[in-house]
Amino acid sequence: MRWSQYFIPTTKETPKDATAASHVLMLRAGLIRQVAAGMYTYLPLGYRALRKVEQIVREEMDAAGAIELHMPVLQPLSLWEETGRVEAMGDVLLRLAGPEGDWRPNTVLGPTHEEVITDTARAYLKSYKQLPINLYQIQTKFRGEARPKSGVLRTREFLMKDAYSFHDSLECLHKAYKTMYDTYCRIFGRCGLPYVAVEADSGAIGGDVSHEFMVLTPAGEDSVAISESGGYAANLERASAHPAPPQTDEPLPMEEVHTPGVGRVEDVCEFLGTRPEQMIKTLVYDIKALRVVDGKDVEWTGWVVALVRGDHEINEHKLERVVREAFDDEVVLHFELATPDSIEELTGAAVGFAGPQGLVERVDKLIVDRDVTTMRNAATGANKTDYHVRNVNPGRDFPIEGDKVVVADIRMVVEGDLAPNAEHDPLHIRTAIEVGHVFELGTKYSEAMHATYLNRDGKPRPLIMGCYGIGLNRILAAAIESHHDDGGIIWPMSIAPFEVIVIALDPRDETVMQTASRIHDELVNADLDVLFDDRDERAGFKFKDADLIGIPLRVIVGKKSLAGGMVEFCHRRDDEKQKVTPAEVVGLVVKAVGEELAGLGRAQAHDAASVL
RNA sequence: CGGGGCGUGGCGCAGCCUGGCUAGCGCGUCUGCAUGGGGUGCAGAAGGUCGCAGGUUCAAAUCCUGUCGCCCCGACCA
Repeated sequence: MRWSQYFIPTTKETPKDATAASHVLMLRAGLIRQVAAGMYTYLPLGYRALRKVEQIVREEMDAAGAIELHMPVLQPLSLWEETGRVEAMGDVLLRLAGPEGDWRPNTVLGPTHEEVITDTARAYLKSYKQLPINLYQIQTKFRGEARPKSGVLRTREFLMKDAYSFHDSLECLHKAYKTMYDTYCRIFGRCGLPYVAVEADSGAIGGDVSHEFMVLTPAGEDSVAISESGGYAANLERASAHPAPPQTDEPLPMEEVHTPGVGRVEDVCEFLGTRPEQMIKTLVYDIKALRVVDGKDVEWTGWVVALVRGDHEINEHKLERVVREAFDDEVVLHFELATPDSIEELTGAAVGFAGPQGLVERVDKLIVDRDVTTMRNAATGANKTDYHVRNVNPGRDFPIEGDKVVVADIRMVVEGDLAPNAEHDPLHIRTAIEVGHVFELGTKYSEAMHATYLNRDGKPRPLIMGCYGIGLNRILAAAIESHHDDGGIIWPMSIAPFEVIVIALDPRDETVMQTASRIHDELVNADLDVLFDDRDERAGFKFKDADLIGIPLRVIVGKKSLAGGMVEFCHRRDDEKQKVTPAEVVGLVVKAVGEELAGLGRAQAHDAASVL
């Protein structure tokens, strides 16, 4: 491809609205153009890279035995009503506007395709003999994101590979899950991403087992905890740490202290001369739920109190999980940090003076963080405005067992905590981009949508499902986040829009142009993706552009070298120029491309520590 | 949705506070000449409803009101 005949609108200046490195470079290198918030045009260079990612994903999915199909973006609202996800998705689910009674208000733009695939499955997958099967598509998704950000990292329209597997047993699901997990490792490895697979929360999609594939970068929106050895890696939403060692001090008598106007943990510490890790934070939550009494739904409201150490933060994802489990046979409608009025009503004290003593009778659940149960002589609120107590001891001054008490891990892991299964393996917390997510869904969708097959005994059973997603646009952004320098992008060979760029430095020199042109043609004949910078520009300008768009290999044809019968060959990543003859350069390029692709293809599931 | 910031030729910005001349500057674009190994120099030129609507005023990019859009932080998020 001749640059002069192509369309690569590069810019020298940094676009004002971009902050993330990948966003800046994608704009500057002419890969994308923003059309509106969260909506982007992929310009030719960007689209080439995106298609390469797509092709890698397709090859690996096919190799794993998954079968490609194509589902509609337009979906009937009724399918979403079947699974109750119209409410669960909220504003994320985009609905068409139109007069009442028209088809439009009953149509949505698909944010994901569990409902549509399950609808297909229930129509055709009627026998265990058809199972297992894994169906996938590469399809545009639409989501009403409240706040698109960081270029293509979070958009309202994006390209996703979504796969759905169907099984007649959990064992079979586990097997498929493992296959997809390994396939994802191959895909991200081939794309040149320094990724890490972490244990994940399954969120609104549902299900139990789940892993996310993360690429560590400051531009990411997720936080992950990774142990130094790489033996443990989890999304911060679900990460847990080794329990704190039990304290062994002799319990002292509980003592009330007047602490006028001192409510915050730090202030109390200063006032009492203690440290946050010797305090107990008492957090009050309002809960509203439905319970079935005499066959009728009865709505009730109450309180849940959660205790964590003063130096710890509550992890609301974990807490909510524990709460839902604790109220297993009820439907939790509302669960939120209590209002000041509600806290006062429960504790009889102003906010900031709550303590666990004597509360258990008045609340519906007392949830005690594991690390609180082993504290000795702690300080906490006295349930009396302007008073705290010290020498509070779990088990003595408030219960850590019983009907209403749940002891669980509900705190946020912090930098330096030890990994849950190791004594000497500190955790590091990093931000990351989620590029893929695999779930074991189970029967959530098949039950809701009555998607059943007949087993060997001729009995109808709900299909057991797994689902597996990859954000293709994010792969591009993550690759750039991971591979760039001050000058621009440094593409991994596998997803580079072109594998090699031939630069004619003196385009008005006939010999230069002929040589460069011949090398270009030969490289094209060798089946490589070649960009030929034949523009009538000065050398520096072309070098800067080449750096910016980040084509991995570079052949430089200039008057000076050519006078000695040589051209130059170098890699974008190190810029170490090698003088070779025009005759041998083609072979060198072909070899370098092959080696680099092979290297990426060998990229294995590496351990998490390698990305720290 | 809450908080903050910003809308001025294709891009990046100044001017606005304190209203007033022909709305400036850099990049890019076009023409010519020179230059030709790391975003080249000189000369000339084209290109702007100052986001939009209303108001105040003799006069609005500038002041006021409303509205739309974009970015950042937070909430939310398969």
